[in-house]
Amino acid sequence: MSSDDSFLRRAVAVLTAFRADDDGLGAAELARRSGLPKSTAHRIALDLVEAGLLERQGSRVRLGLRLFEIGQRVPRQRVLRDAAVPYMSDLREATRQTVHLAVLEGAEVVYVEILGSPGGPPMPSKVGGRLPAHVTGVGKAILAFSPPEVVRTVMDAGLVRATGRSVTAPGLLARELETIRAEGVAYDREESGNGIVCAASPVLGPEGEALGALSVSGWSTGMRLAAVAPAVHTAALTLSRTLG
Amino acid sequence: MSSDDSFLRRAVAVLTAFRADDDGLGAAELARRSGLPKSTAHRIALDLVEAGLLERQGSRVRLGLRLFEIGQRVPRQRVLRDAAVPYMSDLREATRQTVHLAVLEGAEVVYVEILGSPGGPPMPSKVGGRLPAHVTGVGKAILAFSPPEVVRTVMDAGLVRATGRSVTAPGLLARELETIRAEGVAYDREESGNGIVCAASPVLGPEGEALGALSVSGWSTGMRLAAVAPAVHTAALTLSRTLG
DNA sequence: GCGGGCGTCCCGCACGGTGGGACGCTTCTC
DNA sequence: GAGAAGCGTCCCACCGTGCGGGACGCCCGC
Repeated sequence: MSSDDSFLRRAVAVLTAFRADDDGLGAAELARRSGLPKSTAHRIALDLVEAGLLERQGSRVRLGLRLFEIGQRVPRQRVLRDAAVPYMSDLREATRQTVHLAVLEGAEVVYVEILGSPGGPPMPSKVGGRLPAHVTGVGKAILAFSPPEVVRTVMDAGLVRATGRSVTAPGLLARELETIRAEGVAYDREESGNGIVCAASPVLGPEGEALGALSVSGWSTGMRLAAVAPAVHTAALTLSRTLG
Repeated sequence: MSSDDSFLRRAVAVLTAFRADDDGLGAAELARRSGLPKSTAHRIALDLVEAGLLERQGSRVRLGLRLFEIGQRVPRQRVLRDAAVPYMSDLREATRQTVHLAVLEGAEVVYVEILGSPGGPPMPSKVGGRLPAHVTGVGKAILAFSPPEVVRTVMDAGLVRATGRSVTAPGLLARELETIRAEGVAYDREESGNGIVCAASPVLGPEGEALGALSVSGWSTGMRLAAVAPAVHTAALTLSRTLG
């Protein structure tokens, strides 16, 4: 984070200084978060406004709508999302639970689309948000069908704990990934959040590479994993075929 | 478009060279679309890769997932979308038609969320996409509750035609906006796309300013505007109240 | 009334962006 | 199979512009 060189890195540091539920930020706060000198952060913010990426609101500044428009064109999420949404909709209809679509980025998953269900548990996941791959169903489903160096990246990043049941031992995770590879379904039994369970299945591309994963999540007391697992698996297989 | 000054404007020109359904672009194509010299476009693209906004795929380059993450944090769409989705879902359930949520940006509307309906018509709208405000129901709904200078911006931009029924006369549009202001509902009778009709209602903030609009759209032959209008109006009023 | 934090702006120095052009490569066409 | 046309990549001498410490006036809370 701190003070990188190149103009663009600094500009990106200002953009990424905005967190998930910030509205407008001032120059001082921007400087603090980006690690840039105050006058530099301020000048870059004004440049970003002029470039159309940030918007002014009074003396503060916030992320501009143009960034949203550009973000919707990102191929990694767009092609997957457009193809997946109908199947996700069916999956929610059939299971009456919350449906997730996510992709892997480094050692974390990024949620691309979420179809919520009324009465479902509050999820730690948000569209555009990140969670460590190894504590989520979607993450483990993707990892099980990814090359060894990708799995290595995750383990090297450190298997941090989210709940008391999170898998934090590398050997244990490796064995679980083998089981997932054999079954085609990954499970999360209160490993990402207390009281929340989830069944996930990978979305595979033409060459068998993992593009992302689908999952169904709900209360541990109100959802039977054995019942939803075949549904998720089927939806993921069908979706994978349509991408071929 | 062509060759603006400042580094950031050039970088943004490269980012906006990517269109809605592009995947990867090469250096020459990037230079052509951004109006930059080839070697400049190429170098900036490499800088953007290093900054994490673009991703390499072979010798080509595409929009990176980080842009999607940042885009999801943009307040103008996030707060509106998060508050609106439950009501949009109810609206689709009740009407069995396609539901739109959009905001105004300059002389155009930007679609923030779309809940499609099976069997519905193919829409010219996409999430993150733009359409001229005056040819859409959501656009007219927002304009009717916006200050005069905003309406002026739209008229000055030129009232281009989308279909044979699009409103292109400034006086006619002004009169229609008055009717909308009185009724609280705007209509689009095949003005944006042939065979497509739509009823829309504005989402208003605490001071009565238009933050965006909700709409319900469907085939002109399969949807009765008089039946869906009260539903959209009610949903928009309820949503407006929750934002207060 | 006072102090701390804020947004804003200035300005001389030096550093890094600029882009025409060259190079080697692939892909068609004749 | 020769040629042309397009591509991605890289170099380098010039010069424009980003840099940030510091100063200023302001608003707020103690």
